[in-house]
Amino acid sequence: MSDGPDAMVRRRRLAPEARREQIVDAAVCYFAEVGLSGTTRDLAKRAGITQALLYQYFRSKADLLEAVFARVYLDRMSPHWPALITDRSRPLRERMLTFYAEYSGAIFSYEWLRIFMAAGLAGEALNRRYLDHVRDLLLAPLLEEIRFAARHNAQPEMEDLWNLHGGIIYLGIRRHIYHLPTPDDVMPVIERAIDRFLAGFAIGERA
Amino acid sequence: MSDGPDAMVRRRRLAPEARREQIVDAAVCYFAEVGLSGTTRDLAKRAGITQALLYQYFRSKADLLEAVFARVYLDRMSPHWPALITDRSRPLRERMLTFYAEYSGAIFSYEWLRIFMAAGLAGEALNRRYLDHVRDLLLAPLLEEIRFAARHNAQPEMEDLWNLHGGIIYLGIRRHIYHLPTPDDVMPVIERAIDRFLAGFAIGERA
DNA sequence: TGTTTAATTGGTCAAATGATCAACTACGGC
DNA sequence: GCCGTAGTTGATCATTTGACCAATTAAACA
Repeated sequence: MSDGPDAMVRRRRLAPEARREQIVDAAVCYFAEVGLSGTTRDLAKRAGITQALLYQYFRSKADLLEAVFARVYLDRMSPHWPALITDRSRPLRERMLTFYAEYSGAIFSYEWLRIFMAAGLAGEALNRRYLDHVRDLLLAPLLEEIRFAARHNAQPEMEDLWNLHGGIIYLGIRRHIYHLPTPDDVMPVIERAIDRFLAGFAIGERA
Repeated sequence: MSDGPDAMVRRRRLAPEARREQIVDAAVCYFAEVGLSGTTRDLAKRAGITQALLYQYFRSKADLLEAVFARVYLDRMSPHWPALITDRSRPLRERMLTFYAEYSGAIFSYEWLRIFMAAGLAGEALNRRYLDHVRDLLLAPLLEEIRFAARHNAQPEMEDLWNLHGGIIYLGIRRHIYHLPTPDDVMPVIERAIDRFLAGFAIGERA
């Protein structure tokens, strides 16, 4: 057992902010991997600190999980998406492609998808709040845009948009929840799905 | 505290088969609701038996979970689906509608979706096996059928079919994992999705 | 460099949990 | 009606786990 100079993991005192960040980072990674019922001890071991220290920064495990949720969800929702979606100076197809490129880039991560799904199973209210947000601020405006573009044809309903959305999200679920092989680049698949969707409402036939 | 004659819950001896069935039934319901990390004590309480009795029928909790998985998955996959999908005496659209009506009827259940998702998060190999099954026995033949029907047009890829499939499954996920409101009757949504899909490959324009 | 502050730790407690076992009792056979 | 088999139970053990606390020590400051 040679303790090289680098192997020395002496106790390091960090600024509270930095330490807290480090704990939340490790917690996001840990709980995404093992599920929300992972133990504080294992988490501490992985974070390279003692279990007791967790309780210096969080009152309880539930409190820590709150921080994990906040970290995972916050700032994944770009504030410029609503404006992007409703910007009629750009073709609708282009807006949708840009939006879903950015959206999938934001949430197709191992941590996000697994923690989101685990939170859903655990009955966390956060899921519903997040998806209400998606519906009200993203899909509802998008529906309006599509309806406007298809104003002389069949009109899509919100459920049709959820269907498009779900087909795209399912790519991430297959990859990160089920560990199934998926294309490295998801955009071609998403692009074809969007084109089929728009064509289904006779949009973009000649424009 | 009156112990009415009906309130008497004396120990009842059941045939081993029946008891085992009863335990698995209760376990499916229980673990679907609270997740795979639910406790054997709570499960026993809900099943109306003592915790020790569980270990008369199952060597361990993992063993019991195996039985739960088997119960949930077995016989959800109708053996006539492959034949239905490849039956070219019927129009492709009709086959797809029939298949997805039966498929969604089979798996859009609280227990199935939640246990399947929990198993995915827990890294159970079962998920991958099941989805390989779906791909090889259902989606691959279906892809062949669609390609044949679209043989003079653009050809879909397997990823396009996963996209269609995912959009449909997402309905169940929204309902049972996220507890979001969804249409009581899912078939109209599914029907429109299938029609958009087929139209995207110029199928059914005149046939 | 000595002092102070608070970040960090090892140790510990109480409750929860998977698993086991001897004892009890319901049911079928005589 | 009695008996033996086996289904069922309460009690218990060994770990695990969330949470806490006094003691320790690294960093900031004079």
